Amino acid sequence: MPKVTLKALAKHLGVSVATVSNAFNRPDQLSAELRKHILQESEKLGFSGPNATARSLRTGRSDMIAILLSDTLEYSVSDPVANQLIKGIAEVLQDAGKDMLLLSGAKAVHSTAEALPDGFIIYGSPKNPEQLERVKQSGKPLLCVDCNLSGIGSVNIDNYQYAYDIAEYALQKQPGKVAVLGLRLIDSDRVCRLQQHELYDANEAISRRRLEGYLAAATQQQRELNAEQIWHIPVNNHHYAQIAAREALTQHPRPTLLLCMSDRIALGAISVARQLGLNIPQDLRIVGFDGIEEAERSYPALTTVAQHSDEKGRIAARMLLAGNTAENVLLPCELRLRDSC
Amino acid sequence: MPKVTLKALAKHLGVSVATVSNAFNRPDQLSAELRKHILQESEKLGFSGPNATARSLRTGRSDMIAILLSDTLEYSVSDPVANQLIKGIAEVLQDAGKDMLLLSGAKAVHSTAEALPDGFIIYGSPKNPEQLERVKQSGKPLLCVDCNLSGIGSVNIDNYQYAYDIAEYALQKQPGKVAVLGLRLIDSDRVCRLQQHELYDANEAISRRRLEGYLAAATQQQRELNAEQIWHIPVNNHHYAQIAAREALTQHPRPTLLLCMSDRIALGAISVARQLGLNIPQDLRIVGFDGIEEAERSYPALTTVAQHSDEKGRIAARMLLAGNTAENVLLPCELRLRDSC
DNA sequence: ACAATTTATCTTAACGTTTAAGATAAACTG
DNA sequence: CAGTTTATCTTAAACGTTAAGATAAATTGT
Repeated sequence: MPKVTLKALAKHLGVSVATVSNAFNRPDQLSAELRKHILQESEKLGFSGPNATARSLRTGRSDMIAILLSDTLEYSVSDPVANQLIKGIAEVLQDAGKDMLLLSGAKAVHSTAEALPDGFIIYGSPKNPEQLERVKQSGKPLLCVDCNLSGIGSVNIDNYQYAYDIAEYALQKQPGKVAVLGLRLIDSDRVCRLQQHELYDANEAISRRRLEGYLAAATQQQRELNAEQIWHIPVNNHHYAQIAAREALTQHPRPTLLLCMSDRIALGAISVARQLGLNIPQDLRIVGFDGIEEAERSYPALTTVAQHSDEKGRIAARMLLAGNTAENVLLPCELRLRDSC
Repeated sequence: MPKVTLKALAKHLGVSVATVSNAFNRPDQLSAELRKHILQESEKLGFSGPNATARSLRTGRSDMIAILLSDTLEYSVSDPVANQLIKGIAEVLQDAGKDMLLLSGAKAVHSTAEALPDGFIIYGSPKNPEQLERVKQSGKPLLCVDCNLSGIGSVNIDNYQYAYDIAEYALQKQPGKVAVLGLRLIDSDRVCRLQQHELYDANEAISRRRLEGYLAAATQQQRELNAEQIWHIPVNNHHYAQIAAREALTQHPRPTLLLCMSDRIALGAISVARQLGLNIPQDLRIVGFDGIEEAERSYPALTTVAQHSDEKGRIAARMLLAGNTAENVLLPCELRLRDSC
């Protein structure tokens, strides 16, 4: 069977293509009865509306906004923080009648998917420079979330400040040895301790800033915190978190405070602590970062910094849609003081 | 500045558009030196390759394959089973030079995103009939995963059989009262027990089949399993799982065996059991379904049915790409007998 | 009743590509 | 050296829309 198009429909109905097009897009341009007739007949022929590709070519719009994730789709998206962000963005976009497109930042396909969107929200530190370049070149509105790229507006939190704050609080509560379970501090895919010279190597601005916050708080409180007590965790999941936590907690003397760069890491550490028969917070205090839902109902409930990722997403999406892509917004967080510290 | 297009480039270089197009797509159609020149100049002008929308309109292809998720993006994608599937699909598509598009099945936008892909993998029971209809109408290759739609090829597992098998195993191991923590058995967004007449109501074929498997095994073993011992859990997450588990495990007499329709539910149940001071497997045996990674390292390790979602994804993607969209494939699973039962 | 306005529909020209078919010149072939 | 092949490039017609301007019919004001 021949494909049903506007043109085919128009011929079949004996009207012009423009009229059929208007029936779909500009009801005021034709009489109500003709419009109804066209729509009915279109339904009958199984016409599923004007071809989106052609429309997009003609209008230059696609009504899609892309989120450029820093990793693969499956990884980025299984992270609870990313998930919250996506949710926030999705809410706003949906209200605005826009569609959301998730783009993997890991593979180098120069695809339709990349060319189509009307705007981009770049999430996290881009790992693919060519892709970033293409996106910049596109001339479409861009916005960074949880990253900073010169000349591009952004929505961020003050990672340094809140890392400092929670570390300060934790250090005051808990004397003894301190260890940091850090996320993506160096370029290795294995859990390991840092070398002294790697202290400020982190490519991920977020991780670097959080570490700097911890270090500043330790210095301010005159507490020791050397590179050898700072673990690098390559992936933000339970598995790697547990490996690192086990290493850290089986030292002699054992640390009494774990500063964790994410809630997932902290939750992994909690389960290791339990396996080792340690009591939290008596033997060991743990703090996280992010404020994911799971941290509320963990046992013990996790003391952490709540960054409101959904709100971050909503704000970013609204800014992008409003064309406000120059501003650099810094969102407040809150310390959530619970039982783990 | 004027937009850089093939045409503009051609004029600037003094060659025809066809030649520029060929420089990008068919190297054999022009001399190597001219091609090199064109590519260099194109780079210089910041031309990021032929416009994807126009190409797609002309060729009718987009080199994108969509996964039509049954829920919202953020929800579907945070589920570990869905994640595994996506990963498997992504692997195959990437090797084939195709792009992957994640489509929310929850909202009713009739979008570019929906019109563009060259094919669809429908994951889970579609909740949006109009959307499904549009996709079917498109005439593009379709494939179901974890669902069955008449006339559409599919990749599934035998939910009934494996639910039966694991229930049979568990029932033999454990005497006493049995409860089922079921997923999406009825149309309610709250945790509740089933009514007798709701036993076979589940819209989700997967859940219905698993429940039938449990019931058959119970009958076969002459064990009691009434609707009042079957819980409906609306969302596959820790939170709701815990609510249901708490209800089930605070009954008198207390169930000694929990048949859980997903690993996530089972893990939630394990943590409730721990909170209640119950020993697993002495006081209580628990089995799950799915075989997610987390189930290996839980304490105690979870006895479950491993369905290999990544493999399912790979197979589905290969079938779709090969045009094999009529077959109905049933993949084998494995019982993973661990400590929780 | 007639010009002026409004309403309903149509015509035409893009949008930026790809590709089949044709043109031209250079290089072989016997 | 005419005839044929090959290499290289051009022409022109799509692909399915939309937006602006054109046209004809209907309505209005005076």
